[in-house]
Amino acid sequence: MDQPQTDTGRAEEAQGDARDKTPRTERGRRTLRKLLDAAAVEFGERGFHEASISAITRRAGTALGSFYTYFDSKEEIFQALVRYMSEQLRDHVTPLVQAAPDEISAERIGLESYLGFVREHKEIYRIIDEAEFVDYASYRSHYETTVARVRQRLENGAARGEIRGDVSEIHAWAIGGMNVFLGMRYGLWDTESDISEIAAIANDLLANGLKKRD
Amino acid sequence: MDQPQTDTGRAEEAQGDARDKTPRTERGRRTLRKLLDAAAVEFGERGFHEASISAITRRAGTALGSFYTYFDSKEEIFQALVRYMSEQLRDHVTPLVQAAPDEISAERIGLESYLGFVREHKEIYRIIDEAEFVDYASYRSHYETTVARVRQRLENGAARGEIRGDVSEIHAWAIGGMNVFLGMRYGLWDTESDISEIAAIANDLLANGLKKRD
Amino acid sequence: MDQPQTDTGRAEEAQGDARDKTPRTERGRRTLRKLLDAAAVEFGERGFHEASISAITRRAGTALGSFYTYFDSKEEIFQALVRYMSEQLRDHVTPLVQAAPDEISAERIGLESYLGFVREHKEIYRIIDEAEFVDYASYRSHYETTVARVRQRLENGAARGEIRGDVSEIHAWAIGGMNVFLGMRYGLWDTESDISEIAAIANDLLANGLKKRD
Amino acid sequence: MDQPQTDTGRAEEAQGDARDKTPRTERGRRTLRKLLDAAAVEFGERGFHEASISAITRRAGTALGSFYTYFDSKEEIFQALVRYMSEQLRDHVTPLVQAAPDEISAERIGLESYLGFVREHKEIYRIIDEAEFVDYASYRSHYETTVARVRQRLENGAARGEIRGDVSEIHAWAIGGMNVFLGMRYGLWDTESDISEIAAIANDLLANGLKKRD
DNA sequence: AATGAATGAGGGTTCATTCAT
DNA sequence: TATGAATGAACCCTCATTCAT
Repeated sequence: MDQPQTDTGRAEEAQGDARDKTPRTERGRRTLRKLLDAAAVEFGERGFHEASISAITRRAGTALGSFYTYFDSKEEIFQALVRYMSEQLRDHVTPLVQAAPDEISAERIGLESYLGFVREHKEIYRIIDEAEFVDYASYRSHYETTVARVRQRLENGAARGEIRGDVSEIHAWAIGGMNVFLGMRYGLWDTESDISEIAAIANDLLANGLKKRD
Repeated sequence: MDQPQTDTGRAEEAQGDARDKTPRTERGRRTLRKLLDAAAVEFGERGFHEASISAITRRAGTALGSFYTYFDSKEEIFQALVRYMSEQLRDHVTPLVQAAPDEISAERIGLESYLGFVREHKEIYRIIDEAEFVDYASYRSHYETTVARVRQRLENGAARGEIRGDVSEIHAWAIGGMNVFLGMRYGLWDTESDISEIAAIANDLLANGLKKRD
Repeated sequence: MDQPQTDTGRAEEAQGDARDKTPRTERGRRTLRKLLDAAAVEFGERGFHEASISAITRRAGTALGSFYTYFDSKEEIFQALVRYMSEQLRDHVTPLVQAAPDEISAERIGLESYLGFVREHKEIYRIIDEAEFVDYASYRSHYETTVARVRQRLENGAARGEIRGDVSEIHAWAIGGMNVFLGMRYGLWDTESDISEIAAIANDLLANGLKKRD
Repeated sequence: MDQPQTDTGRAEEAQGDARDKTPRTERGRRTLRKLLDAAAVEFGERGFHEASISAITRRAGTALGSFYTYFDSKEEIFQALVRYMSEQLRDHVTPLVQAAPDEISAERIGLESYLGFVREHKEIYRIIDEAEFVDYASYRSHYETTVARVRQRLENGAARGEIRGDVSEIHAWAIGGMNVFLGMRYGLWDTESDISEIAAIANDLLANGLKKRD
């Protein structure tokens, strides 16, 4: 119980059959893409355990066996998907955040674009979250990477004198959690409220919390 | 992060087979208790889907069939457990929080006792979290109740002039998320750091964020 | 390639799920017996790899799942069967052999009863032989035990002065092989020839080969 | 244990798809050879049922599809291999046996060279033996041919007055079985003992058993 | 001839749930 | 109430074989 589910991290380890599953032909690449797309929908709709590989291939329009040309197991495609989606999420948010004039604004923009992304891609939120119980390593890695970015921004802001100087990893995790929970509440559950307003209010809390001391 | 739901009747209660499963004899009550204890360990260690009824009864030292004397399904015992643990968490945190001199302190104490509780009872954290994928109603209810308590404290604080007056549900969710994430990071993952210090730092962020405006 | 298929010996090792599969009720004992009988027929007719567990349970008149109440895998029931049949074979031959007046006669009677047994129970011959490719440990153990008995008889005969004194393990294996091959040729393939005559001829060869030297 | 079958046409030859799979080019011949070599290793190491076509082609360094340019099925290549190996065994033993001064010596030399061959080529022993459960016709043919050679030598010896005159097929099978078992025991399992000595001891048993009667 | 992706029947195995005692 | 055997739907995965290039 020290680190729950550490055993699900086994997927990274040496695989008995380490044949290269990268497609070599154009047709192969198309099939792989179809499988990943279908899996995203299936996992998003039914969750990892309710999802079946045959449903994935049915959606993808391929034979059942073709799945195993590209993946060794349901876990493996799930893992691939988690990592891919983690990247998609960051690719959506990063450029917007980088255009921000200062780090506090960056946090506001980050939260706002995150909320929008969750609303548009509920299946991505769900898949990443379910990784906690399927592929713990990817789950943890996703949040550690996310929080590391927050922390970097905080340190930049401190260095530039925009915010207080004593920011730490604890602040970064606090902010990360805030964002994720607001994503759940106002991205998944309540899809009516005004996203900008929510981001503005939360950011105001943050701005005061991080303001330079006198 | 305290005082989870009271057992206000919720929508999904209706059971197809409504026979009363409350034990009538002392022996029955003992069996039920053994099953719940065993299930907590089994679900905590292996997760809902890896856990099996037969493993639970094996741990409990009862026959497989006895399980169905008290529960209709694996989902049902899991649900019972989630609610029970939600209460346990509340029972641990509530009295400490209520003794706080002001609401900001209450938040600090709440976070600190939550972090401690997670460290002591990782299986409870895990079971409640996994409810997101097994018993969504209980999961949502747990966090809505938790956040409602936070919000109540914020409003009390505002009414008493301890903090700014424009606090809203958004603030409450932001704070709830902060607590949960810090629980994961410093309760589950890193079990070495000083809990008081973490709670103090996070609370300082909050105190500044919620300070009365001039 | 030193000892082919040593890995099939793994069945003896600690099993992850070491629950006791011995039936506790009379009904359970009946089911187990039905499964073993059905498996003997199925393996004997179709061989290990062609045999299917569902065919075994169909023959036994039980549900598919009941198979797994008593065995963990197809290999396991096969192993149980090999050992059981190895015993049956010995139980058939041993009493006859023990009644022989001298060791040379014992060998003749042993061969003759072996040939008869193979004719009556071709499936037993087949299952034991196929163990070479399914459960090597049992296969080897079967023949080592068989040959050990031959050797014991040879040594008894030598001690009593019935045969030459320099008999060794090599003689025992030679005789064992002789018997097995005659079993295949005149037990399995040609089921018309006179068994006593065959045993007499082979025994005469042996008697001369083992005669005391002058 | 020598001179297995010449390729006299046997009953099960008929192939549904009688297209000629003999390679026409030099490149084709090389591929065919690589496949056979790879199959010998794969079948020898893993056995027929554990072996997979894709593992064979992987070992051979060819594409999976290329297999079917030369063979119609897994059974077919196995059959080809059994016959080829049966010939290899014969080619190893025959010249040595033919140089023997008399038939009893021939048997000794045959056994000794057989034991040596098994030690060197365990995979060949295994593949021929497994044919009992994969390609029964080849298996039976192998041993019938082998025993026929033994019988021929016995009759030659009897005609020349080297051994007793009443030798029969039964004697030939007895001797064949003796050789095969000694091959298993001292060729496969125990690879330390002195082969010449074993052959000498077994041959002495035989020589006495077959000695002319007074 | 060679390549490697595609196919899908087939079978082993799990385990929540029911049932007879 | 307790027991433990019985049930069978569900699903993952393998891999021999075919096919398109």
